[in-house]
Amino acid sequence: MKGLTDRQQEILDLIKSNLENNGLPPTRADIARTLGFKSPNAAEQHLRAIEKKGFISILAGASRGIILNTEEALGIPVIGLVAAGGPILAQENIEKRIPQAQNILSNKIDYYLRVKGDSMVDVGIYENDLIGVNKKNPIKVGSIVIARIGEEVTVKTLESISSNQVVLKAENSEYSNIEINPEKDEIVFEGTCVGLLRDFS
Amino acid sequence: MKGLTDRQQEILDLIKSNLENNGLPPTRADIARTLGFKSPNAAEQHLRAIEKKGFISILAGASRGIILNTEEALGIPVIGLVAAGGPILAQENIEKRIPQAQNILSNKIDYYLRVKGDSMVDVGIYENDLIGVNKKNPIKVGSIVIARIGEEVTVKTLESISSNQVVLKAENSEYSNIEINPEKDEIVFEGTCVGLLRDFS
DNA sequence: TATTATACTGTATATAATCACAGTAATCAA
DNA sequence: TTGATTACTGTGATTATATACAGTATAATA
Repeated sequence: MKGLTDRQQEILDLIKSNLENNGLPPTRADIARTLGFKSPNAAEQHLRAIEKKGFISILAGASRGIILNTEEALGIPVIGLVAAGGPILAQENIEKRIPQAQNILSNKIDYYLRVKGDSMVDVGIYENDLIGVNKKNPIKVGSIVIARIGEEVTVKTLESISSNQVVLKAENSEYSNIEINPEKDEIVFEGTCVGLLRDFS
Repeated sequence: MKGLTDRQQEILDLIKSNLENNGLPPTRADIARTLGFKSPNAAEQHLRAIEKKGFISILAGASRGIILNTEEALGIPVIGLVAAGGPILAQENIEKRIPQAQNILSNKIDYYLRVKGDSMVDVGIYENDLIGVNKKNPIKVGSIVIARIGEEVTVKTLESISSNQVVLKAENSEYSNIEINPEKDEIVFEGTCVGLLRDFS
């Protein structure tokens, strides 16, 4: 899946905004009108290029037959157990996807992670809760971080961080802190916890 | 907004499923094909009837120009402070709406209620969390209920219930139980808590 | 009893929309 | 300097789609 050109991205954004605001995809003429093309064929050709790069599918013969293949349209992945070794977002870790509803939680969620264990109950994070993870947010002392230590993925509060010591705090008095020397052991911050979903059964 | 007939409901459901599965509204011919009509005009006339009753809007001249006006399409209401007196879902109580993402939480959510106070922290419900409320679920001992006592709306665990005594338990050792005699004081169960959303800032 | 609403078939047509073909022009890589 | 990619204009055929008009039939409502 190659990257889109600026113009193609503009058109993809237009399709998304059309879907969001009007509830249906635009026609070639709609696109041309909005972006100032004098020929609807300009839109047609952009759409074909975007389709070729895999971001949309075009239904032959159907009016407004533009289907998004973007991550947002597919839904946000929910990660259950993380298989040892690979990256968190590897296909085999994806339990399901849930439709992205922007603004359900106010922060950008890259994926949801199902909580195992009770090490964070004192901040109201329980086993089987789904925590919303943002990959880009800056990691700060005091925030709840998703960290990979060796092959284990864990959710803890970042207590302190320096070049030779990282302290992760479990929010449960029955657990003790985890102290890691990043010069000796591998620790990767996968993201920060920015939201939480819980189902009551 | 009058009620739909069975057939009209079927067509509205078809539109919804088309939007969900294909990402775009159906044409008259699509509807006729799916429901076995021999004339697309049957679909047309149903659509007009549904429009008249307010559940959809039809864009003149636009292909697939069917816009949902249903609660789900508008989004699930979020209730902040509940004004004294009126019903919880009164317009003035609606803080905002968040797009319905079915399956984000597995249970049906009629509205979200913003939590005030810390009376439920021991079950991981914190101030400012949004709890998902289902109005129809049966009220059972042990479930977390949304109750209106007089003019006050409260969230508590239902401890016990009989004709002359209802006991509501705060899940915080610093609070004591609330005991009500329904024969003397008014208590209305507005629903049960079936989900929870939390934003970390 | 007439009227209205529901639930269709069947035909027809204007127009909405896709999409192919033929160009122009600029940029970039081989 | 040839070819590929991007980014368009312009035209037009074909088909997809909305939608009007003319019916039939049934059930409920006034």
